[in-house]
Amino acid sequence: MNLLTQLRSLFEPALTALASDKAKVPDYLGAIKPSSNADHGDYQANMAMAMANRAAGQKPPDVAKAIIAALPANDTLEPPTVAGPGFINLRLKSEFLAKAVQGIATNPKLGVEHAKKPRTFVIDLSGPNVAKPLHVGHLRSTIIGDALVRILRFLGHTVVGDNHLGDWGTQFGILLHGYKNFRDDAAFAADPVRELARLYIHIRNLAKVADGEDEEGATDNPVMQACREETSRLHAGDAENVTLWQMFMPACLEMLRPIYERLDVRIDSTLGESFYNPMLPGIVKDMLAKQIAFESKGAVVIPNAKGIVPQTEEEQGKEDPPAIIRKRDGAFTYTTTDLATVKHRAETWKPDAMLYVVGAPQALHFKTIFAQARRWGYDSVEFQHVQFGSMLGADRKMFATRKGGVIELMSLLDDAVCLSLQKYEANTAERHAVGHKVWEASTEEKNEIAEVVGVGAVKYADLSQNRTTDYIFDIDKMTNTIGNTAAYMQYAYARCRSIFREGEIDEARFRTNPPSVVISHAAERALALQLLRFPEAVEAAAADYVPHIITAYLWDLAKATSVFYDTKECHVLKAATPELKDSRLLLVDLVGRVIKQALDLLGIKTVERM
RNA sequence: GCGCCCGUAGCUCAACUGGAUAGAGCAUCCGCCUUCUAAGCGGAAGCGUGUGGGUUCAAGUCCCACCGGGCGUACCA
Repeated sequence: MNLLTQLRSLFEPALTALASDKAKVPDYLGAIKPSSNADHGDYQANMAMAMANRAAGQKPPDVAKAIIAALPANDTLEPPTVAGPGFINLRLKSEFLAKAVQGIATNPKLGVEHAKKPRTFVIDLSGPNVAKPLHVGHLRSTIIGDALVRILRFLGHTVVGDNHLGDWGTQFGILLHGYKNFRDDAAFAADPVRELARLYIHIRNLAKVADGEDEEGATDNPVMQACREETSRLHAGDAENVTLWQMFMPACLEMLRPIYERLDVRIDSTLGESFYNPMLPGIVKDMLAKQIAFESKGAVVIPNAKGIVPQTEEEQGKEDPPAIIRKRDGAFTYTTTDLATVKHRAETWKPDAMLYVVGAPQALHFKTIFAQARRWGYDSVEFQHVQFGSMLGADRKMFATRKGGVIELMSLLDDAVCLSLQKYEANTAERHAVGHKVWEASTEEKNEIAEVVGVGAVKYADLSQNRTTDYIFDIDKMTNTIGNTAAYMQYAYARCRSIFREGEIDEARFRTNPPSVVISHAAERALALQLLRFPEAVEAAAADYVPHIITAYLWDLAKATSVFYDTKECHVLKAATPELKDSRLLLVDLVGRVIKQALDLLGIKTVERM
């Protein structure tokens, strides 16, 4: 049970007895939270101000005292104190912390419990357009989506990560046009992936579509016009184009594989627009039959509850936007495709929730989809648009271009890894210069470290942001070896492992038969408290789909670890007594396990030595 | 025009959903390597949250107005 839950259950009877309005007890319990300032204690309870009936002359500090007096006898807390306008400051007993820490050592989930009501989630993530190289724009969806998959699954939920591919759009027109007019047969036979990538870039260059610009933007362009015609023929079922499309698809999917592998993202289901395409007429027919959708000016639309149709000069309907599901020319919109996707996901996995990890600019679209899906009968499903801001370059401009070509995710990761290696070597050289002990890693070891640190840096930087605002992608900053970065956490982990290696100690004993924990120093206490907060962080991250809670937690834990490590009185291998040594080894092992586990929830790897 | 999002140290971001003196990292300055990796630790300086009102015992957080920025607004996904 996490610390917060324990504290709340301790307070509940007292609050129930004292509250004049029993219905507010859950709110009051919610007012127990970690202290904003560590000087005030470990946790604080802020309900006395709200509970005091001022009209009746009650003073919050008196209410606070009454609450404290009504708490049951326990060996969890030091005697609480009242401060300021009526805050109750809570400090956990060190003996309690010691015992609790010992308790999680044998727990493979390190104290994190499964959700009381496990749910089924479908998470829409990544969503690349195949046939194009994966670019940075897909990075956030992929990384955040993957982290949510891992976090929710760790809490015992059933999670399906579903990659909704753009495999039916204009980019295939580009490939078709390129293949028909510019292909190199020998090259295609030898390496279709490479040849298709070449053709794609070749056509874009021919059409003079600027880097980062969407092909759709280039309207009056003869090359793009030809491509669009190929797309239309494909959609109309033209035999040649369909055959070619089928031939291209494996190569297109093959382009994606290495990047997912490198990012260590495992996706459970991959279905594209082409998969849903045949279902679309049926969707429209069904909605017409159910009188959810109607014809309007030749198109098929779903009005909102007020009967408002899209783009009538009236208000648009904020909470309940109307939608178009078939265009005047008979083609379907992505709203239709997304509704088909909702139906398919609902029927296939029967999820309690569907999360869409998609950029913030599509907020209105998802509001629309969700409204129509509920109208259509999927009203018991929790729909969530887990949105995020756009990625900007260090110059605050849209991060999509770089001279010489479309910016690719792969080369970006290469850059991050390369920088990490440079920084690693610079650090090593500097330590040599000051005569510090240096571990001489082999070339292979250095490369492995750089890969883990570099890719981890990119992921960590992304996941440590909460805002839905735009996000500045600065590769130099994220590969920093100092501060709140992946490298810092990975280093803290490596130091933990280093102690066991130096002391030639087998950690197995600490996981099956943990020794007692002795808290003899503030640095040990801080570590114990941080270790016990892991479940709190995971649950909070899952509750609001915000992985950055976990990075914030990791930062606190790693920081406490560095302090402990640097505290001479807390030396592990040269501890004053065997009991202290065992106790500290247990703490160190747990810290390593929690860091590794927390990083794993974010999809970030560790190395044993760096 | 309408709608959504955002504005917090020089820079990049937090602030657990209304709680105490608004916190971190980077950059800057000072100090620490004969003991488990200095990719580390300790310290200093730096913001009162775009502006003006309002609600509240308490506002960065809620409400209103304005200023500035981004995005979206049937038939591109």
